[in-house]
Amino acid sequence: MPPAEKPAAGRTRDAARTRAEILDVATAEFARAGFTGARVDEIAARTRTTKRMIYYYFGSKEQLFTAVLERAYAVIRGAEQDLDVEHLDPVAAIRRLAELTFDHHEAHPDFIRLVSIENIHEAEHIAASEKLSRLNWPAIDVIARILENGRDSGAFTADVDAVNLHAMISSFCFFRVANRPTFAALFGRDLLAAGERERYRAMLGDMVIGYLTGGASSR
Amino acid sequence: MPPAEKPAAGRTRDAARTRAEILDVATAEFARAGFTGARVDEIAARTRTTKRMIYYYFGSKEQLFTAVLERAYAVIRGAEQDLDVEHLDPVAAIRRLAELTFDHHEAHPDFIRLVSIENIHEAEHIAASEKLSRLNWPAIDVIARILENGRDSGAFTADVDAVNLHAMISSFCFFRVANRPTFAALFGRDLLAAGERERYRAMLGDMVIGYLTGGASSR
DNA sequence: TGAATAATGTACGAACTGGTTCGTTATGCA
DNA sequence: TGCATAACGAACCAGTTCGTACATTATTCA
Repeated sequence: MPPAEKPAAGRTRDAARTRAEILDVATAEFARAGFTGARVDEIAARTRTTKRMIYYYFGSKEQLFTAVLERAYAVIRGAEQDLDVEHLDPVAAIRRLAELTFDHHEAHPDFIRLVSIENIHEAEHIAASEKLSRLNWPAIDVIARILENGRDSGAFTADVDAVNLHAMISSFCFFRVANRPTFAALFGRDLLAAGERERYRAMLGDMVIGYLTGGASSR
Repeated sequence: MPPAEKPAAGRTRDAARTRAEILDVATAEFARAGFTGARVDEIAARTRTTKRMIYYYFGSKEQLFTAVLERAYAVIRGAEQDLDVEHLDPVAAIRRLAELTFDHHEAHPDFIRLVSIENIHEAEHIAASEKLSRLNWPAIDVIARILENGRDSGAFTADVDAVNLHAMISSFCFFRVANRPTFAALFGRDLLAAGERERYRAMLGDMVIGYLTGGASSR
């Protein structure tokens, strides 16, 4: 997506460009059909290069999928990075953060599909990637600090840690995108309908704030 | 699982038994490897019958998967059926219903995987099944009645309908099972750890009740 | 300029996979 | 008892799929 990586090395013989193009196409193909369903020949065909290059750069279908995952995660980590919500009051900060997650999931359905696929495969590619098995904590750290502020000020009463709150927020956002097809087929409701977007967004925020501030009665 | 379907017709030549056995093995295989990843030969091998029988009874891999889905949904619908929570007060009833969903998802990880897989395939098998595209509303109806009671009594303040509340409850339960591998790989936390089970169960209940009863501030 | 090497394309093959053909055996019923 | 038919099995096939061997062209740097 950036205009040009290098000073445009000729036009043919551009390694970085070929590599990136393969990754783009592979992302779409894996998201479309799953790991086993994806066809290497199909990826090659939609590239302006050949299957040979895929193996030249990535070695195997498996490693290609891992590279796709790595890049996809890198993108979202970038987005999570530049949210400065710590100047807001805790309640507003958490709501803002939830909305950011909401927006991001909605904007990147392919990423959600890749994660679903990776879960089917027991996260073995993530486990095999050094890049991915570390660096995922910045988002968690932000939550942790907001949570601490909120507890100090007395606004938050619930007993959660940052990782579990992250799970709660993600679950709603993830479900909405990942389970859209079956939910629509079973209940006739499109969770991604444009007209209902604000409703779900508010629902998420109310849910999280309700949980954090609620007196959680009757148990 | 029932002792015998028919008066045990001989031992060989038992159509119902063969059919059921194929479905059992197919469920496990599809859940393990996804639709495309599942191997018909592998299913046949783990059965005491042959691949020929799979095509004899089900016609195609696709129809077999549909049959697997149909049976899996039938099982959970059965469980949802016999919950009588309408005599409880609305708050307790919703919490009970959420816990039931929680328990059920946890107890049937294969079902969750099948649904994930079906979502990757855009729910095309559900759409193609007459059985599945109807009958899924009993659970929704129960929620709707509880919701009405709660709103009448003033206990519930949130403006949701039954389908969306169902989505909220499901999202948390579903995520916990479906995303366990990636979540563990990225954050080192096992969402299904036995020791934390009660924590998550309470978290879900508090979340839903907090949402329904909370004054949802700051927006 | 002239290698050394990075990048690329073509054609191919071995293994696998969903699905079928052909034939056999048990079973219920007249 | 005998026959129609449901239930079953072994071998096979055509198409596909990941991956590679071999050949070629551009680029870089001494």
